[in-house]
Amino acid sequence: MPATADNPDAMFQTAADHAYHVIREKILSGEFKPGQKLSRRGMAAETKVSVIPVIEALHRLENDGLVESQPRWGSRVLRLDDRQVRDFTCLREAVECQAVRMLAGRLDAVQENTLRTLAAEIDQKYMSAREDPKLWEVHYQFHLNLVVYTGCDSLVAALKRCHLFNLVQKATQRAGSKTKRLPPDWHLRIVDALVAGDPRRAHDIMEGHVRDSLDPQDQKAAR
Amino acid sequence: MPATADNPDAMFQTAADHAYHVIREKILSGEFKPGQKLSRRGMAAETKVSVIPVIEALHRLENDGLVESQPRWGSRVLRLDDRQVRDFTCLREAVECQAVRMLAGRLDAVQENTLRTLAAEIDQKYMSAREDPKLWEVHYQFHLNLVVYTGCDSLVAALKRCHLFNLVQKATQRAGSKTKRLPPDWHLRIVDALVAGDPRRAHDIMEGHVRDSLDPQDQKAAR
DNA sequence: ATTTACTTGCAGTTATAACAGATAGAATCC
DNA sequence: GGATTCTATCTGTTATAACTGCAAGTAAAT
Repeated sequence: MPATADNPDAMFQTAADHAYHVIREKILSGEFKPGQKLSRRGMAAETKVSVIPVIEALHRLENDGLVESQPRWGSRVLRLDDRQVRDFTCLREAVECQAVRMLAGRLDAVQENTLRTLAAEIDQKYMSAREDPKLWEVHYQFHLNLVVYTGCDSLVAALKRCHLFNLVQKATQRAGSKTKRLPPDWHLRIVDALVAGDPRRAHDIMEGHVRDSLDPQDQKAAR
Repeated sequence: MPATADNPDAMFQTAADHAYHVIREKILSGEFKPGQKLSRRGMAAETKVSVIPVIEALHRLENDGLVESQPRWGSRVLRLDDRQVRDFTCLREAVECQAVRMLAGRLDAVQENTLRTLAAEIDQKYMSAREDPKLWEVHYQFHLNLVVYTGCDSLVAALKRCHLFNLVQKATQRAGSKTKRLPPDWHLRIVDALVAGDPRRAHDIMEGHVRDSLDPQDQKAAR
């Protein structure tokens, strides 16, 4: 199904792209709930394409970490349990701590400036009373940039997986349970530690940061 | 193509499994060289299955990290360049350092015993004059167990990707260029540090270990 | 000789249809 | 009534064949 005038959603190149984006959007919007079975024919009907592009789309989603499959059984939306929360927290800690160790004392001027601007915006938004929907977007931008600056694609890919998991979590679970108080320089201190240049100190600060950013009920699950 | 008597290789359940294992083996054996184009019809002819299971197989290989694809272009065997070496070294350092930080002071008796046995075997094999082909197998077992003991599947998956990359490297590049001298307790000291229980010290030892295990020419590439 | 247009073949993409395994419900037998 | 078996249907799996875009090679025209 190439792009046609009567199907504006199909502006993507291939039918597989179309199915991929449709299914992904329905997962991230919460319409497809975690653990739900995604049958190939069902998805084909849902996305108005044939089975084969659906298979391709499901594979890409599995590669993204949004769906999990078993041979001879099918695919389902990624399940969210305590084990997964702990799992992705470990991975995020591994990736981000590695990133700050690599970057300590190596940021160039523009990188430092970018991070500092983002950190200031996050900390300010976080301290303000009302919820800013852009907060988590900027927050992700900050952490993503941090890892991108390492130049290590594997680390970036791993962090993106963690982020997708968080998106699924936010899409399905309780909204706005965050009453935890965090220091006003929650993110700026990370930038300061990076500029200071001591990898161990930067590591310690980031490690604490990642563990602090867990919701209290998840913190217990993470041990 | 289900399993048939005249095709013992097809003992796997599905045709996609068959194609997956055949292509994977040819990559790991060096028959398909890094960067080589893998056309779908070509692979179909090579594995005696149709195009669709080949697509499935290529996707799984891409998920493993052995193959990289571009839309509307096709798939190729993972390329090996200095950037990739540096990339996977970073990832491995991130994963293994995280693992020892998590495990420091938390190993149970059987885990400690298993690791200590493997470490002793590695160090002894490494010090012996002649090359033991099982050395790298045991070496991988040691590091894999270490990460498995964290109970974090994401870390395990990441380490497996690094290992696959190493296998491709070994399959294609120079063999036996390792004349570097390493301390005789190269691995036992890791176990000792884990048992001692200080996460920072375990981290430092593992960090040095990962960086030491690079070939000298790659060490320059890793900066 | 160079450039341009056409042809041809290859590779990715996808629809259709048929095959196979699993599951649930009904029917049958003890 | 309970257990077993049989069947209907759903779903994963795959072969075939056709469509599309791209690139290289060739022939013709300037």
